[in-house]
Amino acid sequence: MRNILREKGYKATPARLAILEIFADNGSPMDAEAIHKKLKGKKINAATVYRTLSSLEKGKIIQRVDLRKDSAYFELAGEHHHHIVCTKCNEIEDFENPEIEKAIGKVWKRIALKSHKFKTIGEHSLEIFGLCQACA
Amino acid sequence: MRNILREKGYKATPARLAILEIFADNGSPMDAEAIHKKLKGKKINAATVYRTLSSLEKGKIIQRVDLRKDSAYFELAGEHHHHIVCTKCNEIEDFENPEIEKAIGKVWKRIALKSHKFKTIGEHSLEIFGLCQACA
DNA sequence: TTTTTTGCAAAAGGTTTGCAACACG
DNA sequence: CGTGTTGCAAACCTTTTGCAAAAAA
Repeated sequence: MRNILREKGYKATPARLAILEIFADNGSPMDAEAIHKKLKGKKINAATVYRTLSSLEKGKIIQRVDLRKDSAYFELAGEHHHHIVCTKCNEIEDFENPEIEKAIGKVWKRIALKSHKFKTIGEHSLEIFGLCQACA
Repeated sequence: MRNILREKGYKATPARLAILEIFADNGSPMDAEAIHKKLKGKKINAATVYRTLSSLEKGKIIQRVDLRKDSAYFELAGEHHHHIVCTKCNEIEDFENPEIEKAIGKVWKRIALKSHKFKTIGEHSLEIFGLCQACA
């Protein structure tokens, strides 16, 4: 944990360690509020949470995900997978599917070449929206 | 235009017609601010823009898209396609690719069945992030 | 000690809401 | 005319920022 931070040149502070720990424990994406709640008892300021998320994102330790929500959600970076999101409550489930990845990988270059506006293309995100057991 | 609104039980007001017109003219997704700017001269209040977007979304005339932005972006509903988004500026390009659709369609049911948390799954969204000519 | 990082409070977006006036059907 | 819609202003929510105090390396 400390190493991850040190490698990127970040100081290993209690706030950062605690937030990284929360990400490691909790599989699905979280927003600042959710993280702040899980930090209760550790009296860490909300501004610190936002600043930490911002730093960790810049350092590519966490990444932002797109969930049609009004706040920004993050998850640990690296693991490539996608999400099923409940459009009613906040339930999120991860999924991965090699066939889809393969298909995207296959047409990758073609999409880039075909584009008149874009020069380089990088990561992609895929979300499926639905209703969870409780909300259906 | 009027028909679309009437069909869904909405009154055809100048604000709604103007906003729908903007969506029809403009291919790529827009947020409330962009729309409000394009309405300049028609003195339509920002609150009305937000309320209209919200109504039209509920009526499935427009749909929200996920672009890792801090404001909510919308586009006309129905046309199924995806987006390439510049991570620096706000440039957005639409793209569609039958192969990817086919791959997603193929594993659709499997994903739904495999999920323990979800009951029904619906639309999906796919975004590719990159840098446009100007920002690269 | 030097440089980051944090807390606090204030401010800055983006979006929503109450209410009275207004307009579509 | 009645109900849905708008304008306006205030409120709200999420996120950012300035600055001085605190802590990591």
